[in-house]
Amino acid sequence: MKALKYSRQREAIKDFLAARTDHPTADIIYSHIREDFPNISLGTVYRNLSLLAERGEILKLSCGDNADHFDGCTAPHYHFFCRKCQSVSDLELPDMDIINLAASRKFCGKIEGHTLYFYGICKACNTREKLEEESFSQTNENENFSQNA
Amino acid sequence: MKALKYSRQREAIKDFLAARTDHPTADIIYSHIREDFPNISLGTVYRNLSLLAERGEILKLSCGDNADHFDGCTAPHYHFFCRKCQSVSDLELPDMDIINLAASRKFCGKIEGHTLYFYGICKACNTREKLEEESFSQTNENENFSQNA
DNA sequence: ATAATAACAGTAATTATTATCAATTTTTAT
DNA sequence: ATAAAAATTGATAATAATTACTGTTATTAT
Repeated sequence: MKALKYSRQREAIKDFLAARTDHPTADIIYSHIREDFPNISLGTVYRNLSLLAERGEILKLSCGDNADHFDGCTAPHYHFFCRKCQSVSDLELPDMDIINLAASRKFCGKIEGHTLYFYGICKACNTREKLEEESFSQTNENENFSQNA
Repeated sequence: MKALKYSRQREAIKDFLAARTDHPTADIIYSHIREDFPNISLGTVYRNLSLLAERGEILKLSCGDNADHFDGCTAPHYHFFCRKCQSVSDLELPDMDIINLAASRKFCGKIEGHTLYFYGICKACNTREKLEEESFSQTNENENFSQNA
């Protein structure tokens, strides 16, 4: 694999991702990089994200919300996708290669790895949901009180 | 969830998927259903695939090759994605909900499930690869022989 | 049988992403 | 330091997958 020629834009994209713990999409990255490089084009962002992912310097995450997300941290870990706010968060679990073994026993072919995403409700949405339930049941209590009165 | 009004097109799509073990994309499904319904439109295929998936009558698979695949079998099992021929095959492994438990211990939020895809080289591509290697080394032997002669 | 409405075909619009290309930036060789 | 070579860029066009819109047709309930 041939070395890449340096570019300020690519460096900025890499630094930007390294400084975040969320997992922005290409257009989010674009809108932020634009603050430092007002003339950068979206194509440049896409091209560099692909190059960096290809070389394993960042991770490309396809979690099924049909927009790729990118992760500046390449240490092995998994991801969680919130079905309410669509956010992607890290889940610090070591690589479970035992999963590959289980699959190998059932499959005729070469299993090289797996992609695993968890889904559900993130902490923030969970808290918000509970608050809404509370205020909803309070409303109901008031309604009942009015009817009874 | 309201009941759906019957439609021959939707029935045909469901039957088509039930009869296959591969996991076709919307446009593949479209091209086949067209043999029986020459006037069906691609939008109808997409709409019905979404409806059926929403109701759990089929599965929508997003395996990162940016075209959704569909599976007529909803019994719990996993999938394998061949990075060579991009085919998606079934992997009859029971649902490993132990994975969710491991994740729950490391995550503040509600984990409802996971999506897990295996990747590597499928049986067919693996065989083909070996054949090519063989014929390649034979070619080399011949070349060496010519040079030595 | 008829009215209400869900689903349809056809088509336009949207969204994410990739490709093209002349101009610029970075690297290499002098 | 300078010029030639090569990679990268910005701008824009093109593609691919999917969704939205609209007038017509099929299904269901009365």
